[in-house]
Amino acid sequence: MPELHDVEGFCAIAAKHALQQNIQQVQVEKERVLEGLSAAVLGRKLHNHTFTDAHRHGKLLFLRTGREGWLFLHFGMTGSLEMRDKQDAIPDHTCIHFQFKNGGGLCYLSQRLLGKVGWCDDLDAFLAEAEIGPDLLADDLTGDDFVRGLSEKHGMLKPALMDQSLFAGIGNVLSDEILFQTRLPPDTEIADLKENTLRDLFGPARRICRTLARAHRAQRDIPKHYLLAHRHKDGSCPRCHQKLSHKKVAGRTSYFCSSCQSA
DNA sequence: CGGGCCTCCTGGTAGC
DNA sequence: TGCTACCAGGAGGCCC
Repeated sequence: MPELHDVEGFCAIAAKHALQQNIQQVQVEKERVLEGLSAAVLGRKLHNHTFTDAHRHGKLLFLRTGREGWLFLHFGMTGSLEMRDKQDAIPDHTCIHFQFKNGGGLCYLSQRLLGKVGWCDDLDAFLAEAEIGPDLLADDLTGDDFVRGLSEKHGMLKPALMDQSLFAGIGNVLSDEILFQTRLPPDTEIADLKENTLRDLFGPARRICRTLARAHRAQRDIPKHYLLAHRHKDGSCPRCHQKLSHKKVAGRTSYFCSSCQSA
């Protein structure tokens, strides 16, 4: 689930419900998801503190704690973030439960345990160390940056779009959507594209991310004319209604319309 | 260098 | 019904 737009939704949940709440207890149900610190240390860092800011960068969510640092949450393939009301039970697959003084709580879920939760003192240093590039929706990211980044890569376009060190936030689903809306086949080689074609990806890519991020933030449905709304076996192209094709590209199942997306 | 394949995990589902 | 194989929206490592 968690690509840029999904994490934007989690970020909205955290921003709306979890900020300024006194953290009474941190229950770590699955210590495996912790990276670089123990449950005890995490508990000590957060006990009696509050989250003061929620920030998304690519597929990562950062929750600031006072001036002392940031908790980072990576969701892997199946992670999510849910608020728990006072009277509610802790949901299945909860790995970490941040329990607030008011009785409610914030739950980090990861069914397949492929996500990671950890701590960093400096957000920018952390991103640099992890070699995570600028967020695709960053205000200061330009079309020139985008074209330069992609044209320095070799091979297929799809894995380049998904390369978090280039631009952060695009995963398998978003890359399929971008390719669909720009009518490029999923196995397109970067070398076969003109610079203008690369440039023409920038606007749609950002628009798609922004639209889906807004939808997730507001818990609205995704637009019906998006591939994403039809992206499954048996799904049909929302443009020409032909049955969608799928094949492995760069190791990931890619959905596309063989009629609308042709070289 | 890129691409293919495997791995970390769990669980839902298609097929027998 | 029960079993198995396979697949899933991430990402890193290894080999060719």
